Amino acid sequence: MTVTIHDVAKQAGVSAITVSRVINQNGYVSRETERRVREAISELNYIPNNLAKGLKSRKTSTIALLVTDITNAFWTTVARGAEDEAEASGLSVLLCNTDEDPQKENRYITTLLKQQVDGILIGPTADSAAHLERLHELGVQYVLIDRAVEGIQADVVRSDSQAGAYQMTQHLLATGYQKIAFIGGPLAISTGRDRLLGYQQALKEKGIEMNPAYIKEGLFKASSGYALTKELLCENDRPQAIFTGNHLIATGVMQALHEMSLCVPDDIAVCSFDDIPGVNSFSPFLTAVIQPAYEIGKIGVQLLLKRLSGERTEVEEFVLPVNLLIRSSCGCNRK
Amino acid sequence: MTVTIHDVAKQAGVSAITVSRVINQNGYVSRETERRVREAISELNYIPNNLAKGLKSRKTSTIALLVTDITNAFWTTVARGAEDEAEASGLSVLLCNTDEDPQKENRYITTLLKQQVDGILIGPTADSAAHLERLHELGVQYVLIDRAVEGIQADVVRSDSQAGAYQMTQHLLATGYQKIAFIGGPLAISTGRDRLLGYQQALKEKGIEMNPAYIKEGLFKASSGYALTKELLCENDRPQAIFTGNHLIATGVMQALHEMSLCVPDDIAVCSFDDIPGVNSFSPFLTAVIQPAYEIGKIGVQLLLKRLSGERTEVEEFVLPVNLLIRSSCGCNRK
DNA sequence: CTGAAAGCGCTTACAG
DNA sequence: CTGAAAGCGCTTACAG
Repeated sequence: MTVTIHDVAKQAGVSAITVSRVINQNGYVSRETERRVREAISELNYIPNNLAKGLKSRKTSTIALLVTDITNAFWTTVARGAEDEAEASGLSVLLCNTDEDPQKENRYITTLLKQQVDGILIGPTADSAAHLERLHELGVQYVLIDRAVEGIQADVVRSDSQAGAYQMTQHLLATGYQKIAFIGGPLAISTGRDRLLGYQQALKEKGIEMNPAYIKEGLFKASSGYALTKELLCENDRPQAIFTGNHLIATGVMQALHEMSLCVPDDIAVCSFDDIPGVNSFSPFLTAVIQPAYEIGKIGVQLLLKRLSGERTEVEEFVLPVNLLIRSSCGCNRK
Repeated sequence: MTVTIHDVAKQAGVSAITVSRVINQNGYVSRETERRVREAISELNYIPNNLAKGLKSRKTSTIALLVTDITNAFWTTVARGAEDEAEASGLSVLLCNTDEDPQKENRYITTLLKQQVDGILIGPTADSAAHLERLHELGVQYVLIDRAVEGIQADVVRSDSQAGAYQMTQHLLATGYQKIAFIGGPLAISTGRDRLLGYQQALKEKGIEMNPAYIKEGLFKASSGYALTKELLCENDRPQAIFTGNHLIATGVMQALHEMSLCVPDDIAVCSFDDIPGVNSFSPFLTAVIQPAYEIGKIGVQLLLKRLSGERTEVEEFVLPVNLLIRSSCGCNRK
């Protein structure tokens, strides 16, 4: 019932291998033979079986992208960048959402290995080192996206979180805020660490005393921003500004402030890493550190391709610059 | 170099087929044999090759989900529902973003057929009928998600767009708005049509004359909402409220209103289909028709599975009810 | 409960 | 420029 390469070969009066040559555009085929083969393919509605192809050739032309949060616009933008670049090279991308869960990540990796993907782009979770070593042992090529992993020597494409956080904090200080709180992501994740470091660096440079109560470690989630803001504002000495580790946290912060009838930025300023999608349409308009998410995905695929082709053997780290998008917040979120 | 089923068989002192039985948990294997096989698998770090498995068994335990916009939270939520349900059944989901582009959709379908997916969940674009007929001819199982396609008899899982739009318009009318504009999605897409129909139905029932200038057809994108709002407000007779076809359009509407220094809801009310992610944290807070996106993905997979198992042969249409989430908007987006 | 043989649909060397 | 043979790593009947 299924149309195979042999059916096409028979119809075109050639051998299967010649059909294969036409499909894959390798080897020599005469113009006339090629025409006949193409005609047969189209007449029979032939669809090559990639399982058979991959089984023999040991290449599937498929790569995977593991993102840690599919609902986060940063990651969907990374995915678009990766997909566009991959498509241009004739590769398919399998998009997998690990939800920051190392076990889910490990399950996905196993599934992907069974599927014989050629390589993997990984936005690692807080506990990926063991999985990555396993990949290394198996000789599977991968590139880390957005986050470095301690103790793992591998290609990384990420943005300069520390510099971004440093600039943002500097901006807040220059604007006149002295008491700045930081609600960030897990310190087990490099972006969580680097953003905290940038914040601390800027305060230190200005000789501002670090208030430990102003530093909160959470998850990269709105619920975390919400809970930690409530915690933060229970303190006697309230901060004048809150800098958040990503836009999801910022969303939770805004919600908490709203419930506490605190106005942004009149009562307290808020700024974040990553833009809140559609935020330009609403007020207040948060100043944000903008990451080149699309580029990160794109460069990630480029790196992986070069590695797959053997064009590159040394480990590389791409650290892309970020942009501070300063907005004079003008709204009030008071009830 | 690669560890195959024969290596495991040799190590365990059994035949390959016995190893296969252990892995797939079918056929009879004695306790002791199974133990030895599992030991060998673990010792050799054996990873089964799904290409070979699928080639012979003609089943890949893989399904695909085509979404039309990966940056739209509605679709990522559908994807999560689909993924969770699929995982529970031991299926993998390939997530593909068609970007509302019929050609991209067609390319993806071809790639997926080559990959021998067992079935496809499709959020169809404005021009999918031909691709769907092709799938039908090839005997490929699929389920339509979110949108029906005219002239195509296939399983559909969608929410009740018309009822939702009807209720929303009724609510606006009951609140006192008489001049209500509608900025929706393409009429070539069923959700675009149904939402317009619901709006018109509510106006008609109240005996309100339809103002053609108040009805705008666009894309399900912010840029569309933005441009059409500007167009809409050029009219002499300005509407008192704008009802949008989805949250992305609403975002563009808000941006345009902001630029025109119009206050929401004091100068003009805005409401939409789908919630804007994180909107609760900002003002104004839009009243919205909430769709059971997660359920849609989940039920889509269930339907597909029943069809794949041959448990179901008749075409079914699931129309899920929606919820009107009424918020008393309290903010002002004036500059 | 276990296994030998055949074959899924391709591509890889190797010939010519 | 074209093809016959072998094999990728599994599973499917069929035996026993």
